[in-house]
Amino acid sequence: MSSHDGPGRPADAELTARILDAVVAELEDGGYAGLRIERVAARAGCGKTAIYRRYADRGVLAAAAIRRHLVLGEMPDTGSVVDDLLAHVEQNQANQAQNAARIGFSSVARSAFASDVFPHLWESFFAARRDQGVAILRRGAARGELSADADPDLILDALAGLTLYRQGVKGVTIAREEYRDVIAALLRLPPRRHPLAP
Amino acid sequence: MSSHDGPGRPADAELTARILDAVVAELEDGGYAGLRIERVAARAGCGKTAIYRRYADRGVLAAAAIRRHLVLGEMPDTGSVVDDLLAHVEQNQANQAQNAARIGFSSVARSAFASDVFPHLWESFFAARRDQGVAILRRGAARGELSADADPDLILDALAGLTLYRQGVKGVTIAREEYRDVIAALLRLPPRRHPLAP
DNA sequence: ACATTTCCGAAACGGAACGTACCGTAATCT
DNA sequence: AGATTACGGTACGTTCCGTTTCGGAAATGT
Repeated sequence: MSSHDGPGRPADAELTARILDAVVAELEDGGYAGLRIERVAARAGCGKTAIYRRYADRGVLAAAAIRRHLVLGEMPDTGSVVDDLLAHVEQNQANQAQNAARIGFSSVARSAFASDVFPHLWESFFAARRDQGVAILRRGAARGELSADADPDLILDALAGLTLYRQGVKGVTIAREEYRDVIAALLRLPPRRHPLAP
Repeated sequence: MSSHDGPGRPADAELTARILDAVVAELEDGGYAGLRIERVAARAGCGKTAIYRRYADRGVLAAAAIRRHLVLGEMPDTGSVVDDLLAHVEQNQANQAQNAARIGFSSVARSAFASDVFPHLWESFFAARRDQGVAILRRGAARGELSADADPDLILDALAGLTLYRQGVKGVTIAREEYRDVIAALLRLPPRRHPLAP
């Protein structure tokens, strides 16, 4: 990106590393919304110039820093799709160290909107919707359509997550048939397990 | 919030409505990250004072405006959990008009991070991860562990959404048993349907 | 009628942070 | 040696926030 290999003083690779480390550190407290370039420069011990010469704006800066701590793991091959997919998704959490979980996929949503607006909307609206969902599941369980020990949180979070990801991130609407199929699949989830003390 | 019911001039209710409508309009183009108070004031034909007297900051302002266009629908009661849940989730989309879909649940993720950082991360990392996931599913289908016509996008989006919602929005980690159960449930999804022309 | 309280628009303000431009210096290539 | 580029530091101009002040008007209570 900044290795011109031409004449002139080459970019300090160690400084680049220091900058990206500083971004990660700043990202851990404050998230992306609280990321301040001058604070990154101060922590990295350099001027803002050195940062803007490498990265066009906050977006690519943060992306570069996060990207550095994300490791595309080995392709799992256990012989079972379930185990392969399990290993696949769990690489999100235990990616490099415990760092990645805090700054990588998690930070995607811990943005300005999520921290500023979502709490208020949750109080005034989404909480009531969640209650409706729980009531629906409880009623269905009473009719024997799903296990009485089914975990409402898991089912409803999976539905909310799909909606959030498709509509919010990808900007695609979800067809009714897709919704119906996913719902039917989630209702077949086994009963809630109790990994901790009851 | 601004109905003191005491002496003195009461707040202009029609102005409040004009402000919230202006917020919605501004939110439609630009999203939350591009929401400017002064532009809202200009569109509503009032001063910033009138806005800040009603709402403490951008967060509650945007939340109030969005909340106004979200309708907590009737509690569905079709007699079937699947249909009830289907009606439940579809109220997200066809909420008030088509407005809600653009400014409500969708805007939650179309925040600063999602628009600034996510595209870069997608290019440099998530795309490769998605390819791995597709490969895993394809291999499993070749072994007959799931239908060859299964929709990889739906399965992987549901998993990504669950992760995003739990870790990003709720800040909760997902237990391995939960992941395993959800994966198993999603693999039982019926084959991809073709609602449009093939 | 009058005082009080609150609203309203307009304007100016201090502060924070952005991203840019310039400086003199240091490092590297031809 | 000379050209070229990176570096830290500093100073900018800009944007936007959220606050404050001001003059005037509207609603309420006595």
